[in-house]
Amino acid sequence: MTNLKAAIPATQPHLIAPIENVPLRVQVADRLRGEILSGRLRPGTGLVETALAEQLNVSRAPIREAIQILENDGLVETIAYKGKRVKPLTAREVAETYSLREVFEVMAVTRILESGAPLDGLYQHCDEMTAAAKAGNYAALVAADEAFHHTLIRLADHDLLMASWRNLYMRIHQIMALRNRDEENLEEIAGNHPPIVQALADRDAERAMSLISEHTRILAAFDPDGIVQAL
Amino acid sequence: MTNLKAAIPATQPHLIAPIENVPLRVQVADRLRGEILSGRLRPGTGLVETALAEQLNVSRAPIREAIQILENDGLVETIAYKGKRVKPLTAREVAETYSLREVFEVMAVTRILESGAPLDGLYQHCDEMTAAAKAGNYAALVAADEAFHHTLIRLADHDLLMASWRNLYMRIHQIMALRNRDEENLEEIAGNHPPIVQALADRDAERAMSLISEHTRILAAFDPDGIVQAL
DNA sequence: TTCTTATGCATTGTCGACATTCCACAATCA
DNA sequence: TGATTGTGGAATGTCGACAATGCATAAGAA
Repeated sequence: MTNLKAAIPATQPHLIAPIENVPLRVQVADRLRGEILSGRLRPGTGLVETALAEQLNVSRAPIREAIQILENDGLVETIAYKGKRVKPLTAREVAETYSLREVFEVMAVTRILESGAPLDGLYQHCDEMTAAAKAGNYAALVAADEAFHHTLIRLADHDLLMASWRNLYMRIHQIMALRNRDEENLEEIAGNHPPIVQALADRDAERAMSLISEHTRILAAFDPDGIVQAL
Repeated sequence: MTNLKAAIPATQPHLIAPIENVPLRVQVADRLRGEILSGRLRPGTGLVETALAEQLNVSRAPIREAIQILENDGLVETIAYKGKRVKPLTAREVAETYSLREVFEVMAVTRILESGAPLDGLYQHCDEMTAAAKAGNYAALVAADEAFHHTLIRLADHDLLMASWRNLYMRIHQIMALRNRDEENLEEIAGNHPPIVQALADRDAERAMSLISEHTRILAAFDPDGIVQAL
């Protein structure tokens, strides 16, 4: 990891595009979160404050606060006076994550149908997913998938649901990054989404919810072996 | 607030019951959380690190970390270089809190009926609520109500659901504390619960879920005026 | 007066140093 | 040998001081 503070000179004059004044703890947290969610920092990896402070060239205070942010994201766990590490994933936690996501998305579908919100964006993200699947581009598929579900939740117009979903989806992001991507059928994943949109367009709550449930459960069942690490 | 560190002498010999070594940040966070959830620290109240540090006789570091914990609990918000305060409650947030709680509890009911878990404890908490309602003891009613719903969630055997529910219920706790308790019909609240247990005992998912929904919506509608504070 | 600019204050952000704790491992004794 | 005790290192926990920021308010010019 490269220096963080170097990017923000101490006495910078007001430029055209004034650099957002982001606290170091947030920069550090975003960076570490990215490392974890991308799978580069695997579950179980120890996080030593002094080492990180030296690597990132900041003091321990913002490191500590950043790690605490990640702890509250559920990505890191602390054992007092002993150490901090990337939270190991258990099979149970993976299953619970997906089952909760299912409930969130069913709630979103219910609210969307109740409010009659327009389905803007969903079609577009479906197309993106299909294209990514055909191109065999895993990263693009994941991004489009996230955009699709993010839009679905956004249409539910429920801030708390959105916040909870985002928190949950971080773990899903991590799980997907840790999976062996070769084992997944990209076309199938992409193909699961258009029927959901169609059911929403038809105002068919039952069908939409059952499709969502089925889709979620298929993804959850994709956990063959490697992800879960013993404590 | 009284001194925190005074309760834990620096060089205390090992006694029979060695005092749990709880980090100061956790002690501070628990204390402030209690103040907020009980309504003694009202939404909008400013939290100044230096003042708290002096009051509690600790340095600013644990205060900062404690406030960050509360921030991640959704109870406090920070504006960089400006200040921190107890997060104001909006009418929308109150409504969203209850609607999400409804979804959580419906999920719990579904899982309980699927797994056939025994309904231990629910009957007892119902009795406690009835007794508290008859005695006009609002605090006891709230405690029994929380115990009831906590048990309901616990029976669902879903750690992530439990964690999400606890986080959500904190806000409900706060809302209930801020309400004018005289306006509530204690007997009605207590009376809402036994039918839910009965429906569970009858394995009647539809009835249980609709009772839960109704109960939640009645509580949510209880927000007549006072709670929400303008920014 | 009225708008602009500067300056002081309150608050949070960051830092380096020291204190505390836990764990592992060696040293000691029965 | 086996258990107990002590000691050292590694990590987090806490502290006090200083830096950076934003806002309000006062000072000054048109």
